[in-house]
Amino acid sequence: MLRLKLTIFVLMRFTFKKEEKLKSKKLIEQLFEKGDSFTKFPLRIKFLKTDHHSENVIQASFSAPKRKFKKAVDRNKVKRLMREAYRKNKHLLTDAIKEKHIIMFTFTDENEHKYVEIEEKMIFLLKMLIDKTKN
RNA sequence: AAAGUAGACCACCUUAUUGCUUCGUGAAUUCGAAGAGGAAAGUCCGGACACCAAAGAGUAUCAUAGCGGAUAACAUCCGUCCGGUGUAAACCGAGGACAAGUGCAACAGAAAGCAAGUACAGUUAGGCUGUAGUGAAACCAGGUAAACUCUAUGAGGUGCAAUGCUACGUAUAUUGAAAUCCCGAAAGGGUAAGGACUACUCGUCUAAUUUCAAGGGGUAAGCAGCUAAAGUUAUAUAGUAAUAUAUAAUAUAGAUAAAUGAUAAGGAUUCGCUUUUGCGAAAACAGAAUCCGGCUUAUGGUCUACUUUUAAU
RNA sequence: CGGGGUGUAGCUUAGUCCGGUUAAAGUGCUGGUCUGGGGGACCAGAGAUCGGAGGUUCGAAUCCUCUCACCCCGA
Repeated sequence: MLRLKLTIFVLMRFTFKKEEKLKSKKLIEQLFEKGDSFTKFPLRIKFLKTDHHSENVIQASFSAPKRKFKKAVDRNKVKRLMREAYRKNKHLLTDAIKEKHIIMFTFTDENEHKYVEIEEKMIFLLKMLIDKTKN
């Protein structure tokens, strides 16, 4: 009942608050050491099933490498676009996955992409992630 | 009209839907308010602030350099002299001293120092004087200080990852090395080897534990510092000006794997096509991180004043 | 946020402190000789406006200022 309520709420309001953000340095280190990853150009996803302390099921984070984007403006923009795409489509994950996970998205191309394209790829990635966690 | 010089201003706007951060209200997933820059950048100067015991003296080191002023301070700004660049408007200048000492000077040249000396001319016994030639510089108190140095002035060091508090953590753990004075029963007093304060010296503090080295683990969390400030604008007065004083108005970013976004519609600007209507495209440089004053670099556009050239009157 | 370092032939380095006449070396490259050919050895040659732009100086890879790129360190 509670879960159903939560799901309805998430469907109705596409939020992405501070608490859902992956911020712990230790968890991130763990993620990069042990996490699995796969790519759908230009996005790359890295995920790991761990027992973090947050109330939310999934903690997510976004990164744009400094080598590809030299200017801080561009890095910010790419991260914002990715975050927006995730925010709108994360209900796919929260419906399907029950165990706690941490996720990191990385942008792999050097050029900027339009929002529509990023959202398309994001949906594809999230569906793929769901399949993998089931197996 | 073209080219140039100087200065000032702007940095797309509005609405809707939907998110993020902070604050207030509230007790919930609500309502309201606010939310990047002229350079936020480079970190090149100068401060504020914090800690280092007190923030002291000298030396070393570093910086600055006509003269006068402004300022919290500065390598900034204003005025002015001199020198240089440019037809000009205007711009640029580390612009003190080689008459204290030391060093350096390729090639050329007789000679780049403290000792020598070429050619010619004048006078001619010698010598002296002048000129020529080489060179960036040639006998003159030579050139060179973005060479050492000297003179004057200034600067203690480290930086918000400063610093304080809370939580977690057997936590001044453990191991090794060094030092561990004198009086006294004790309390306490004296001294300062060692240690601390900084690169060194002086000076100061410190005596029952202290210092140095090795080294495993935990958290890498929260709060304060944290944003109202040498602020901006207007007027008046003083001053050539920078600026100062007075009065009035205006004041609201504070994130921390790091908020300030996405989508849609309309309008304005510029460019291209087109007779117009219209259609299509573009919109620079760039993202706060303790806060201010500058400098430097990147960069789209508008306006004003001035200079030169050409054309017309 | 703060602090420090490096840019020189295609590559790896000298020279920079203390300015000087034609920027040195190894390796790689090109050509030739030795060999039937290859490898190898030997001989010869090309290749740099010293990361970029200004300044000081008679003269700058070297001194000074600004700037670009890359790298390292710091609770």
